[in-house]
Amino acid sequence: EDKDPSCPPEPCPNASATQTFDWMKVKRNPPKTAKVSEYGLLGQPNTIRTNFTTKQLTELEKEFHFNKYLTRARRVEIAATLELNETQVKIWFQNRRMKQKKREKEGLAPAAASRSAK
Amino acid sequence: VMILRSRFLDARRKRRNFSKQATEVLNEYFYSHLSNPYPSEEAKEELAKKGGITVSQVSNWFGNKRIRYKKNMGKFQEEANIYAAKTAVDASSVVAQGNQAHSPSTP
DNA sequence: TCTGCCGATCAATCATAGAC
DNA sequence: TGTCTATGATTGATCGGCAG
Repeated sequence: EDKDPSCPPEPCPNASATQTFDWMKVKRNPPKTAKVSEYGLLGQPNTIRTNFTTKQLTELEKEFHFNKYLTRARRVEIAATLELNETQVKIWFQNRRMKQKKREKEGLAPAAASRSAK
Repeated sequence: VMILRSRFLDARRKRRNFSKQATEVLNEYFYSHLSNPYPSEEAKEELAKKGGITVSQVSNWFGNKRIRYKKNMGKFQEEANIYAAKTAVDASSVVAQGNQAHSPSTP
């Protein structure tokens, strides 16, 4: 897995070109979307990005237009209906709200840009 | 197969490469701040203006650049040297300095 | 102390532009 | 004309900080 083209063992003593800063070493923990139920063991949990189906996305989108924020009860309902974790539903709404905000911002920026004379 | 990944062939379709000018500005910042290539919101706006792109595009560019750079540092060495020579200002030792604004352009 | 949200970012992937 | 690489955008999920 590890591929260190530069200097594998020790820190590069002679940084001829560029050094390796901390941000280059940042590693994210794998998703814990584990769904204990299936794949008993061996089956690596969901160490990968979940791909929501079109149906799930359609339902989530519908719910979002109805309510930007979910109540605990509603979240449980949706999660059960769409066969997703409560966390996944929670995160989806969170990301969706950010997306909404970003779009509104982008949509107004152009108009404001042309408005500011220089 | 399938999975109807076609996703309505949503956005990200007709992609436009950035202008030489934009890429130049972005790379200059990236390599002159290689120790911490995380521009502040203000810096992003500045870069966006200079490159003629949006702030979101600046964010996307840095996100992609950082990931791809660390994924294969060797592949960017040459590019790094080019921009390193092109700029002098570096902050390999500086720590979060509230650099006084250059008072960009007059609003 | 614990949970949800925000803002920023990561990391994998999509789809296209460009090189060959 | 088809294949491989470079690159901008999208997005499920993580990280740190803040509020209740």
